[in-house]
Amino acid sequence: MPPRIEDVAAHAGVSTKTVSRVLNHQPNVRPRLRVRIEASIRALNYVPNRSARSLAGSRSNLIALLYDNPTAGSSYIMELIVGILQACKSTPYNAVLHPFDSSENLVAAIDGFVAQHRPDAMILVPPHANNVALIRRLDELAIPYATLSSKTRETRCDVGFDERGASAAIVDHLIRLGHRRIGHISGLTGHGARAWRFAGYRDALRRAGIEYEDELVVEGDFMFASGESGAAQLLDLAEPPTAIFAANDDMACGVMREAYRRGLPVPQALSVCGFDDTPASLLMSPGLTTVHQPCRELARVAVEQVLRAIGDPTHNETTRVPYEVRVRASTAAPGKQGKGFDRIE
Amino acid sequence: MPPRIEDVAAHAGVSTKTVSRVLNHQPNVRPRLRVRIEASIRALNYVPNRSARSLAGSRSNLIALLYDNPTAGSSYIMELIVGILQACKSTPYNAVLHPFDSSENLVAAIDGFVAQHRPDAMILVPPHANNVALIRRLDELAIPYATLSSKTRETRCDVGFDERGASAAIVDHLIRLGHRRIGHISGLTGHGARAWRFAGYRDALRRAGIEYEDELVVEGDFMFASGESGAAQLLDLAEPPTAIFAANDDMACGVMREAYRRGLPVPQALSVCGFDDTPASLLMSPGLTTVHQPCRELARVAVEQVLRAIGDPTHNETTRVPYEVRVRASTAAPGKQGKGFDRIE
DNA sequence: ATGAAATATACAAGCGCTGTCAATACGATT
DNA sequence: AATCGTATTGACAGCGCTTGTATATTTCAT
Repeated sequence: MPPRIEDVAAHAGVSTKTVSRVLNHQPNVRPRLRVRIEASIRALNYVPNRSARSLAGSRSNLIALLYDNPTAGSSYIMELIVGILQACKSTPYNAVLHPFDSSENLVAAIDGFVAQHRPDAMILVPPHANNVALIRRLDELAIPYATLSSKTRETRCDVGFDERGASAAIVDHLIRLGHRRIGHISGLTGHGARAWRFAGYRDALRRAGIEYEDELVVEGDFMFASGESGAAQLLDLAEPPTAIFAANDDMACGVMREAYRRGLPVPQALSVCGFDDTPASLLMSPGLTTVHQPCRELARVAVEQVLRAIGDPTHNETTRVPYEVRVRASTAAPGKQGKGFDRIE
Repeated sequence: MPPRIEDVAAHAGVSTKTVSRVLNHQPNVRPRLRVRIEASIRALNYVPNRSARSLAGSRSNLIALLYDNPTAGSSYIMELIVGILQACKSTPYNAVLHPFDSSENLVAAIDGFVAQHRPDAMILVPPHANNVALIRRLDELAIPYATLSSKTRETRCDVGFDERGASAAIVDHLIRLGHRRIGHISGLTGHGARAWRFAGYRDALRRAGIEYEDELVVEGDFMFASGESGAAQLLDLAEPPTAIFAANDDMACGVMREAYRRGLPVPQALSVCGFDDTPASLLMSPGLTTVHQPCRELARVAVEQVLRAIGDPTHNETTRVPYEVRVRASTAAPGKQGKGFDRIE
């Protein structure tokens, strides 16, 4: 049986309450006593029991992560999870993961989840970060939360990065290389990312004095297959683009596949860039030029924000973390049209 | 305030004890009453409070997942997590994730973790699944566990798949295509996967009557970079291989990068295959031939096994789930040596 | 009807901790 | 040295649930 707080109290010759004060970093314990009790804690290798703690106290020391059940191996969520777990390590908090099937009624499900776990705070990932009804409910329940890259104004704490600026920056990169006809494959409707990244694309064109053309933009859904078909559509144009900017890396990989299928060497015949800097972007050949989405940093800041919000219920802040354009080998100046290679799959 | 068991009892007009019996699926409740109480539970949207439950009862309804803190975006762990969470959904159990830094003293840390969470069972992922000291400690603590792809005999429940057979199968595939000189880049020492996959490679060669050559095998560490350097080493051989089997997909991607750098088209000039079927293997161009490691299925079975072990402490079983060779476009018959394309990065 | 078994209730205790509030110690003032 | 005010410590109840004992009620077979 692991030691209980009572054992520590006996060992140190004090009351359990005093030990509890030390454990919870509460004031009114004389420094020398505190040190002595801390020594007893270490001596007995004592760790408080979470269940007892959260039952007795009003808090659970749990931060819930709400996300959409990922069908594919979504490295985005993975990175967030890793980041959140890491950030929690230096706090008394623990993370509890809650994947929601999009099919569920979120607002109803959330009540059950809260009754069961009593999380002290929540972190919401898109698309749930955009769910206004959900956010309202959390406000009602007085549960602090932070959203990640939310597109709604209803949210209290949001952490994200300047997706529009990042998008413009990577399109700028293409323009500086000399591209004038740049295709875009957009993201899934409903995500803020879709609109922001598209807006950034237009910003960059406008700044460069390049006229926007509707035919150069096709709808995608963030999945590989939509990158393939989108690229096919763009490359079939009478005057095809010399570069394609896909709104995420998976679709950019789809573009590369379509180029490969057609025997168009990347980047000689077609420059390709993505967005997110998923692990795959590094594994591709050529390496994919993309925007590094700082997932772990986002997670870290999100934890920091909800911690602050737990302490101060009025806390309300929008945080932006820095992004970075990662130029790799999938983009180059246009017109270096090589001889290509055999059409193969 | 969420409803308590008392509220449910009042609503159904029974005692709390009876409600408790229903919640815990205990006998001695007449079917009709049980139905009525279940109706009340739904009506009030009642969910028992985990903390109270685990404090009062002897169990926590928690299954802990112990894994190594992934540095890169390890899709393996991600898939396991998703699988475990999914499997838990249909049970009263919840998963708690515990990434260990390999630097920590596992056996000491585990005591603290157990004191804190009181998990009812654990699932161990390599390399921790191979940690005999850890396994012994769990046996002492009488905590049921299942290991994933463990290489030690000390473990009680292990779930994995026939890695040696799978490895042989994919090398067979290369041999059937006509390859005779097949390179291998091995995995990281310490993982069972390294030895099994290497053994499978040798099995396939032996069965085909191809003599094993030391120079065709180079050490890798499961990382992209070691795939690149391993491929470089193999391709610099006086008589280079016509196909390379890397012990995992990341390294296979490294091989493709090196081939790309040298202007060797895959699969025309070099066939490449990997192992694991990570998301990236599908995104590559050409798509990577690989062995599908059934992560979610492994996770599902692991949960099933620990659940059984919770019920029966003597439970002791080794389970194997089926794998599948996924032939994609990175492998072809040798000698179709195309003209290649320009040496580019 | 009658008794035995199966069901249900009431009540108390307790899981390990924290909150409240009362008790004590301390230090500074007179 | 007595007094007061504050800083520190402790006693005890109770968080929401499960478990156990003792008792009451129902059901079914005879």
